[in-house]
Amino acid sequence: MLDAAVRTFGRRGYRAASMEEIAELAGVSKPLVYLYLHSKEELFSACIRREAAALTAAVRAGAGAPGPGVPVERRLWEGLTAFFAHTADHPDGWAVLHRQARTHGEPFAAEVAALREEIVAYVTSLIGAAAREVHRDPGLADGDVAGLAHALVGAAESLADWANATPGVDAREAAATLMRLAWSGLGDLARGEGWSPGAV
Amino acid sequence: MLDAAVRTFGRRGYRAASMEEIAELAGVSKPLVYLYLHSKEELFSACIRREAAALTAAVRAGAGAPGPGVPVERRLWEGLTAFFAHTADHPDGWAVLHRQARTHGEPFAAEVAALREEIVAYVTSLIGAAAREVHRDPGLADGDVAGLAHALVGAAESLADWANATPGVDAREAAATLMRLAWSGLGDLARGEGWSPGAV
Amino acid sequence: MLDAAVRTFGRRGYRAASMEEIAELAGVSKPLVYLYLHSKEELFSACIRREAAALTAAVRAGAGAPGPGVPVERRLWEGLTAFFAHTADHPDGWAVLHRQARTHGEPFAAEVAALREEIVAYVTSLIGAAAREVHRDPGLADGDVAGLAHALVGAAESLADWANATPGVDAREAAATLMRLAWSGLGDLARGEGWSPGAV
Amino acid sequence: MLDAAVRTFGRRGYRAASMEEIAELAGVSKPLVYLYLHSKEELFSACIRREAAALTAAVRAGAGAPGPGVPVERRLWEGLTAFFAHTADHPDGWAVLHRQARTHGEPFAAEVAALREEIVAYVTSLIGAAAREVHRDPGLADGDVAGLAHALVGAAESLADWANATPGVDAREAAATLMRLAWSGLGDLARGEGWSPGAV
DNA sequence: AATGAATGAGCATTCATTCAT
DNA sequence: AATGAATGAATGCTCATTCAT
Repeated sequence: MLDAAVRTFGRRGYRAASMEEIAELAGVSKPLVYLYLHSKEELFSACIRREAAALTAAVRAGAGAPGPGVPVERRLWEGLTAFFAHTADHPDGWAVLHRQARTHGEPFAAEVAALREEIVAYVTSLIGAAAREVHRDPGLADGDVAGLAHALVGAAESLADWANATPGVDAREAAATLMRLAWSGLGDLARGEGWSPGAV
Repeated sequence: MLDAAVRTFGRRGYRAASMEEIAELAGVSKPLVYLYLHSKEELFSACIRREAAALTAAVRAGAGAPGPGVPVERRLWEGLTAFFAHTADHPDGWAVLHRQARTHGEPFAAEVAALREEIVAYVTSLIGAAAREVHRDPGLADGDVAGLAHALVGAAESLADWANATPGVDAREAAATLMRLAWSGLGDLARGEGWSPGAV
Repeated sequence: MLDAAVRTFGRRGYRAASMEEIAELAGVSKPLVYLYLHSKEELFSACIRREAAALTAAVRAGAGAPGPGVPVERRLWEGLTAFFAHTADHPDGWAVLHRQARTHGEPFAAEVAALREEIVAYVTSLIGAAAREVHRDPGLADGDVAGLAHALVGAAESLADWANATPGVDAREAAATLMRLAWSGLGDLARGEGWSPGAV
Repeated sequence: MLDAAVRTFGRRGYRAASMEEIAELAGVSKPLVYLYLHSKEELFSACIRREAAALTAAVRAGAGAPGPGVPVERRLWEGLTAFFAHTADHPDGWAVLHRQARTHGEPFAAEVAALREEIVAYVTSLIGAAAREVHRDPGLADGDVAGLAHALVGAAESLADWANATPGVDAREAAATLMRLAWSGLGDLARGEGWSPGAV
């Protein structure tokens, strides 16, 4: 039933999706949908939560647990690959999270913002760990890292759309593109040699 | 009248915005809106076009014209600053472009996709110019650059939202964050020294 | 201006015709139409009156004045021919009278009913005169004649539509058809030999 | 529900009738009307079809089946009586067919034109049968008969309105009027003695 | 004498939601 | 446990009509 909802919401959008269509696609009657998921809002929230959980689980599973012999570079790379693989495999869920949930008012925007913050926090911790690998006491302020994490997440989101729309670009390719763009800059920052506007 | 429409569409979304509300906010009657802007679809399209034009104009004006004494680094930095300044100054217009237009079906998605491609092409050309400054014959395939440009644009979009939502982060700060993340990696790529998955 | 109205009303119908379209077709502005013909209702009434007058004038002119040397048979025949010729030459006016005016409520139905009664009375007088030619004191009750006149008028209306829609049928042919159908019966009645249900 | 629609359409006309009024008269809510009859157009079409079927059924039932001992004169007379009785008993349905359907554009005009052609064909066949009763090989061209049938149908339509509007005129009286007018002429035609314009 | 500009009121249609069963 | 049947409320859109000029 949630499958049908995710598919319909992802393709039609929150407003354009009708409970009728969702119920029909799920092969049940409308009142049944209301029995389990008490309103359109709750149904959409449930979709968001399910897809958010699936996405974070996939990324965490990809990145793996921190450990002595596992460099952060590798964990980041694997996490990104898992992210792109998941979005490619669940285009409707990704559409719900990335496109629909953020555009239809507070109740949902908050839900997806929480997801985003969770991912940003995760990425932030990875960046911090990476920096500590390079330099015992890296000169990275918290505000700086938050911005970097947001930038990384946004870049990943955009690349996900691009990879899905571009034949021949798979998850590894997308992940490599993002690493090529950002890994070097992260290292500079950890060493305190990051770009600064002074030069220009 | 378009102002009212942009504001309403940006906050409510295409479907949830009613012509009634738009007209009321504009201080005119509904039929007048229809007299000038023929239908809800056309009205939304007009909003998209106006905001897209304003945004690209702001970015181009910020980046300035290419010239002998102007390093690309500086043009990129200024263009980004202009972008963040514009999105901060026009949050509803930015919401229409970034959030609403992409989520409400073909007619509008196509319109905003064209805008995005234009910006991506612009960024692509800047990256190419930057690479040529570093190395006469940089080893960057076209596909690589397209990916990089999409990543950069996505990072910028995400940072715009972050900057707008985070007190104390202004356009310069957001631009600096993106430069810090990406400039070093772009330089590596131009020199043929970019990150590669082989290591991990 | 009335021409434009008749044409539009005749083709679109009263409700579907918009004052905008009428004004545009007349080459003037809408307020001017309101200046001269103060509302849609009055405009439609004016159309009805004009077309009714034109039609009755044409029929009367065709039938000619009563006179010693003019048999009523001939006057009826010529009047019918004039009727069919007029309706063929003014299809929009005919549509206004025959189709539109009778279908859109009291104010107009009354107007066209008056026209119809006028024509019925005219035909009634012709039938009476014809009967008197055949028999000094014909046994025709007034009620009988009224019914006959209504039947004749209805037959003529229907034949007008048929003639207009059927290539190769002109006014004389339509008039001859009606005379063939009805002239004999009228003569019988005048002689007191009309059909009666007793037989069946 | 169709009853309410027929009544409203018959009295107000297609455009002036509102779905709201129809629903209210039917004692149900507007969405229910849409649930069963999908649109105003379909609803009107359904009315036309139902009333057309009822009318033709009544006429056919009245005229009865052809048979050896049944003269056509009688079948025509009975069919006409049935027609006038039906139109008197169903004034709104008759208004829908005779007045509204023909004035509101192609989809409906076509529907009622089909009905009319069916009736004209039926009358045509009766006329042919009557002629053959009178004369083995009657000299009636097809085009002639078509015109006669149209004239008869039009006369009947007009008499139906007249009978409904005139107190004291019932179905038998209306039918007799039409027979008196036309039966003699039909007989003449069958014998090849019909009226011709040569005389006048 | 003529109109550009504007609106109040109405209408077809849709959809989230609820009962009675 | 499940639904057929029904509706209140909202929305896009149109049009006869009127001023200010």
